[in-house]
Amino acid sequence: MSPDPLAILAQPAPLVAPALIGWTLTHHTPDGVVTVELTETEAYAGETDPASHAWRGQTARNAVMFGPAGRLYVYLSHGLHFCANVVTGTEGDASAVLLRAGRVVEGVDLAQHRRGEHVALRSLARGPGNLGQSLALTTQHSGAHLLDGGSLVLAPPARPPAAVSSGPRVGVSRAHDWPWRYWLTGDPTVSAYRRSKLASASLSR
DNA sequence: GTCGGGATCAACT
DNA sequence: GTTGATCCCGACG
Repeated sequence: MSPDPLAILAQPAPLVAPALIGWTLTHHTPDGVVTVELTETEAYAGETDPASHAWRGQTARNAVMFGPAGRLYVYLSHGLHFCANVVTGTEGDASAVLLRAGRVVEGVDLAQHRRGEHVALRSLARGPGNLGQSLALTTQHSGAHLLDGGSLVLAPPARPPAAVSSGPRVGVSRAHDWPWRYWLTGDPTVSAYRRSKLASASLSR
C-alpha cells in the first residue's frame, strides 16, 4: 500500500521536493476541474534558507508556512503572478516546496481558456506563475488544506516517476547553488535552466 | 510614510 | 539569449 501522504509531506522540504514529482494537484471550481501532474519542484528550508520568504521570521503573509504540513501557500510575485507552494515539515518549521511546473492532464480546455487560446499544450503550466494561472489559484487559496477532501486535492501517483533529476535553484538571488530543484528527467514541460541574474553576475567576476 | 527588492513572464533581436 | 514591464510586501525612520 502507498504510505500516508501526510507522513511524506511532514519531512523536511529537500526530501519532499523530489518525492512530489509525478503527484497531481486538482482544483475544483464552479467553472470545472483542472488537474496538473507536477514535473518540477523546488525546496525552501525556512529560517535557515536565505532565499526563503521565512528567512527573516514570521509575517502575516508567510504565516501559513510556519503551520503544519499539507496546506497550500500562495504568494503574489512581481505583483502579477501567483505562485503555489506545499507546506512541509513540522509545525513551527517554515519549510515549503515551490511548484515550478506541471503538465495539465485534466481540464485542458479550461486551462487553455484561462491562459489564452493559442498557448501551446506543454506551456500551459510551465513556470510557477503559469501553473498558478492554469489552476486559477490566488492568495485567497493560501492556507487551504490539500489532503482534506476540499476543492483543492493533492494526490500521489499510481506509480513513481521513471527518473528525477536535480540541480541548482532558479531565479533566486541568494543560495542559488543549493541543488534543491528537482524535475522529471527529459520532460518538455520543464523550463530550461536559467541562472539568476545575480548568480551570473557573481560568476563573471 | 517612504524606499527598494523580488521564488516571473513575454516579447524582441 | 537578452531586456523590460509591473505591483505588492517588508524594513526602516
